[in-house]
Amino acid sequence: MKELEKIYDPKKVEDKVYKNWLENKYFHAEIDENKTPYTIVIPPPNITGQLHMGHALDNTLQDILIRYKRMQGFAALWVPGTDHASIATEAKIVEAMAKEGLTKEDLGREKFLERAWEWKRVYGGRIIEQLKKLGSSCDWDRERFTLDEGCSKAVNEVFVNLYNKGLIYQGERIVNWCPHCMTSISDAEVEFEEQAGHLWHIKYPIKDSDEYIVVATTRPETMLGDTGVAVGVDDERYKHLVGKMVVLPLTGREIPIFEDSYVEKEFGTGAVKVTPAHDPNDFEMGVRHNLPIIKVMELDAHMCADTGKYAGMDRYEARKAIVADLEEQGYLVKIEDYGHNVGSCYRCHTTIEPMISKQWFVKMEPLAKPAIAAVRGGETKFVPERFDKIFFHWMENIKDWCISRQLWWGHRIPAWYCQECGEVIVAKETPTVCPKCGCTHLVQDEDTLDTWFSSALWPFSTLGWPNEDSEDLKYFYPTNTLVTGYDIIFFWVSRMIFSGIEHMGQVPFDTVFIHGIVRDEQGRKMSKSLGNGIDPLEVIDQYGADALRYTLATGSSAGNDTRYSDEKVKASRNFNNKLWNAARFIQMNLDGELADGLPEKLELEDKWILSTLNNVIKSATENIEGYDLGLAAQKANDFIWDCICDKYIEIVKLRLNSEDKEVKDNARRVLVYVMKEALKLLHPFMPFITEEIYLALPNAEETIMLCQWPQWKEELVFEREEASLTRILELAKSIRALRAQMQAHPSNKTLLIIETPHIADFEQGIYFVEKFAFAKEVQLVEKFEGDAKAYSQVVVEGARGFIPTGDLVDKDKETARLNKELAGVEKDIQIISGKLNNPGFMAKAPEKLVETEKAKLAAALSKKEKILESLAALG
RNA sequence: GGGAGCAUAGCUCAGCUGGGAGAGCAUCUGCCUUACAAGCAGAGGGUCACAGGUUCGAGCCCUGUUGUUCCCACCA
Repeated sequence: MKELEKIYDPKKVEDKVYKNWLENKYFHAEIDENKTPYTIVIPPPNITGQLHMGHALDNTLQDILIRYKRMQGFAALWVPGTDHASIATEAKIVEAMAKEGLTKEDLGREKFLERAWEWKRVYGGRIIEQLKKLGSSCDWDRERFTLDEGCSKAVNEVFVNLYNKGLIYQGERIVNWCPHCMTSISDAEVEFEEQAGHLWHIKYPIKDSDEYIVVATTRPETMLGDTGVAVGVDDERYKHLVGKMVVLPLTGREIPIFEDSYVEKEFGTGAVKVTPAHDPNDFEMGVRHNLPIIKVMELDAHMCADTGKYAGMDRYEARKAIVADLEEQGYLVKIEDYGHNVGSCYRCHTTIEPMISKQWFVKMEPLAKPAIAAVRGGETKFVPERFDKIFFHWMENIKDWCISRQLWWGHRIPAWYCQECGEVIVAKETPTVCPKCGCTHLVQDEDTLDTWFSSALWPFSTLGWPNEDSEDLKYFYPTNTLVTGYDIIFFWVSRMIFSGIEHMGQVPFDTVFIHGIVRDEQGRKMSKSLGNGIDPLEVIDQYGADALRYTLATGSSAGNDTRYSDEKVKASRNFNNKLWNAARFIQMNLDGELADGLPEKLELEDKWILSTLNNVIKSATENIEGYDLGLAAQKANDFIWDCICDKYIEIVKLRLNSEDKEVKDNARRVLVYVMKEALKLLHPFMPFITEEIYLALPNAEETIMLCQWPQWKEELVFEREEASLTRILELAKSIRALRAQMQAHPSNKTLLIIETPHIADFEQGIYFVEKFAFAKEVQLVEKFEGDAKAYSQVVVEGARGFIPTGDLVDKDKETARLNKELAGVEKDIQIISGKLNNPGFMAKAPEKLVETEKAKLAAALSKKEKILESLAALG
């Protein structure tokens, strides 16, 4: 057995322990028909950068669950992997290339992809190393990547299936276009933020008339593409103009005025300019009224070549120029300040430009319906439950999903176009001839798929799908718990649910365990721009992974955000150290061989600690089952610190110092047993230190990781002993408080007389009462008969303690203290008797409660009497 | 415009299906008691945001109010 050092140094332990776990393949899950599978698939971190606190939290929670289940004997599989993160990674690479003065086009697709794969090798690898630092017990033999061969196969399979079912289609639609990333993005990828803007009121003259109609717009630059003016239905102000033509300023083009229910009469002027090519609502109106579509802006958000003097201007330049021209020509009526929501790209925050473009879409309604039904039917439940509302709301209002991206890093769309006849061929494998005209002139679609298209398949693509014979798939699917933040319910969770149902016929997981985000000390979101991010690796370096994990696990509850602070980690680190020193103490008190398990003969304190442990095991296990992970960890902490360290160790020190080998060994055996059980309870939360200590204890198995999770045991229930020892400790505590108040030095030991009807119980504890109450002698009596004046007293339920006053006590302070206690107990009596005298309470409260209240009242009354006696004695 | 969360000790947060308010940190007072000063023993500190309601009984359930955070939404 190796000796433990005085201060716990995680650096010396963590890497070594992790390496050992890896070498022994403890993380590897085998298919075992005698076991029940328990599966978690990791939310694959993006390969764009490195692990942040959010990852640390997410993976800590997953590791807690998987370690817990593994110890319970499940075939526990945690599938790890990374996400290619198409748009984000491509942006990073482009950025890096820009520093070399290169563009994507300079390099060409092939060379660009080479760079991307190199990026993946470097950064993907780094992320994995970081996950390992955290202690994640992933099955690394099953590591996957969203762009690896298997996942790509799954993507093609899904694309073709959905296409053949008519659930994927190509269409010329208005989409969210990011002029910086130069790609379309889905609705979910647009972030709206309130921006200060203006509402420009512009006169549009009516043809062949002196009249004009005033429209209000936030985007005057799009007016060049107006193909109509819409007014509200039955708007008296404009009724006479409906059907007439307007002469569009600056262009002279004639466009119609029409009614549409979309227009709110109260807003602006009640008249809306309609630009179908550059606004989604206008596009809809255009469809309804058969308006032509005039594109005035290119994909890079510069004005089209045919916009005359505005050609080539950037959209904001054009806005200025057009407003200036309108003003000069007398068309501008007024400018109002106006705050409105502007959509921006979730990756680069460039303002989105709605554009008409030919893209691929997934038809969502038929996929959403069964997903909603599955969650409603409880096949998948959210923890906390309230998140199902968010899911339902999104799913019920979902629009078709734009899945094509004008990017190179990603799954290329498996569609080919016949250059001869225009036929579109969608196939899993690259086709060689056109099935329609037989020519071989086929060109693949240039676009790639939304990165979330492949993540949506993650729970089954990682298990081998579309290979139906995959043993892993049969055994481990559906998975059990998905652990993720509420911020990606739309992006990911929803899409996995409908994908699992559609392609596997089963929901991908039974529980979605949602957590919040990790904020900084002031409650701000950690972000690059604020520079307030905290690197988990630095924290691990300083305090150890266990301390970080414990902090994150106890500091967060399901669905809620949490604040990170150094102070919290320090407190966790201190707990590590406390545990470590308790282990050192045990080790120092061992001496060679020790019989395994509990001894036959158990003392009062043994029964107390075992019974308490039993309760902790039961409730902590229930907490984990209910996803209250923080509570469970807290209970293990309290048990170790309060019960083992502060009380039990102090009590058994006396036995450990005994000359009698059997007395010693019995105490050692209980101590080792209790410590091992506590370590197991704590292991999912603090895997490293618990393993290190466990292995240093006698009769340890080869790893704590695979020990059986502690069980509640009928034969270790000792309620009477628990109550009895609790009473003894209470009395000692009161004596200590009394002494503290009197500022008695620990070396100033006194006689202690205990008056109690439970003499037999106290006798068993007498040997440590001395120690806890700084007594040089303890006497047990049924009735105190000394001179009360000469003693100071404490009163607890079921016992009274007397210590000689001597020089210890200041009479005034003592009187004040007793009076305070008296007031306390009188208040108790008042409250309790209030209840017992309340006919409603007596009639309706449960009988058991009434009994306890009666017992409490009796105890309080007796206590009051004793205090009064004590006060009388003081004179 | 809809919807949700949060509001408990100076700070950060627990409080499970309603039965006399808790922890950690911070503060104050004693202790280097031979595992641990990253520790030990004590102490102070809360009309559980506000107002109603249900109940024998409310931090917990219901209604409303205020403050705060977030999500969703096509008002140009």
